[in-house]
Amino acid sequence: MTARPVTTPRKEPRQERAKVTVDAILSATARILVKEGYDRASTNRIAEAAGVSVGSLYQYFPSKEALVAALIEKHSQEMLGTLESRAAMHGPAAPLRAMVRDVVHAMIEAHRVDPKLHRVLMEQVPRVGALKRLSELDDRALALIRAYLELRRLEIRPKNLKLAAFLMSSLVEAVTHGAVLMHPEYLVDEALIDETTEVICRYLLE
Amino acid sequence: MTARPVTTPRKEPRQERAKVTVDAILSATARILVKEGYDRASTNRIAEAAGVSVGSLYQYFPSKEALVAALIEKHSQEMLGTLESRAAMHGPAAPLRAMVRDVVHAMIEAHRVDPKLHRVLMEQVPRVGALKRLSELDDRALALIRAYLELRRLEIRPKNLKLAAFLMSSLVEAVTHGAVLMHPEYLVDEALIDETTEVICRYLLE
DNA sequence: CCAGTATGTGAGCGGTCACTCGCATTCGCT
DNA sequence: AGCGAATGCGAGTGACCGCTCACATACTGG
Repeated sequence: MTARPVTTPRKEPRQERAKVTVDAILSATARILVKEGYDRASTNRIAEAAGVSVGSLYQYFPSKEALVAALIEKHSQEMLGTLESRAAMHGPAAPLRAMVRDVVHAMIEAHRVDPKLHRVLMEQVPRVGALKRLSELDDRALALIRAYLELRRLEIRPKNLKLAAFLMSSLVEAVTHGAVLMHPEYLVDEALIDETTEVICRYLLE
Repeated sequence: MTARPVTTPRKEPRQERAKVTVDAILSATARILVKEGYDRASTNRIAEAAGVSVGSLYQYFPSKEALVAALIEKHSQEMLGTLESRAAMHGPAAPLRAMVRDVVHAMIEAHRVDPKLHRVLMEQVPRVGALKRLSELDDRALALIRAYLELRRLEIRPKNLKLAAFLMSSLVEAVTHGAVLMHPEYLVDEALIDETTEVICRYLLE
């Protein structure tokens, strides 16, 4: 039974060249994960693709899992970031429909950047012990949605706002993932955004 | 470059004891996958858990991937089966809301049986080359939903029935998966079924 | 009861993998 | 210049993996 290595960084890069190394490792990890899949993405291969030695890799990441965990963290932060900035952009008085549409659009857009990477990362979430951290971020996203719904409580039909927030976030995630996986043609289709917005608004309003 | 082994069975079991062996292997695979995850579920371990030798395993499954593919096939068939039987149960004249609720309920129920296995299997879909076969089944499910919508065309608001079917199937899958993964407490909650039904009906009707 | 086939066995092969460690190089600082 | 710390290196290690094959055992039809 090998002691499970931890997924926190082993050492922070202090000099500039070390930061370059870390960046190279992370972006190589993303490249290799997309091209080879998790199993075939060996640390040796990643190091080679990054133009560094395995030893350097293990100076900054204590395990292969830590590498993937770092990528997951980064991407999730970005997702949450766009969600937060969109929410801030539309003030609390902005029309609900416009707000919803914009968030849906932003989410689909975020997935379009590198859908395959997003997929591989999501697949590894449970394996990598990022689950706790991830559902932390997920909870923040849910809380954000819920706070927004709370603000509009009077215009909104459903009473269980927690459940409503869960449904909405699930819906958006599902639609984008489903589109990426099974029907990429929808990704460039305005109709997908429109209809998803419609589903949500019809559920929320009246 | 090792030639990728195919995922179709190598040999059909002819005698009764062979069928028992195959069953033991499949159920052991499920058990080990859930307990250990894909990576640590080695064929040696699976064979041991099944009480057979590796050799026997490889008589019926040409590769580790074939094992997982067989499980994916079985589970997908079961899903599609329940969907089809529910659709048949309610005749074409049954109230739409009741029908939707029943399907949602059946899907959540189907996931409740062994959510962790379902998760592991879904994760392996791309790795295992089951994608084509899987999206075949997925297409059949979509076609089923769409045919139903077609039947009710006059009562239904959205015009793009294909997109509507995609949205609905994504929604149900997302909600069940999201509930399994992040919020198991919802799984035993009638409200989840009610609200999911509500989302769908509000989108479809009027 | 026997021949032939289906089924079952498990040691072992070739290979890959995650990861370590002793050492070389470069940097920051005085 | 010079020295300690930071960074980078990559051959090597032990473990495990998927899978094969030479062989043993159980069944089936005649």
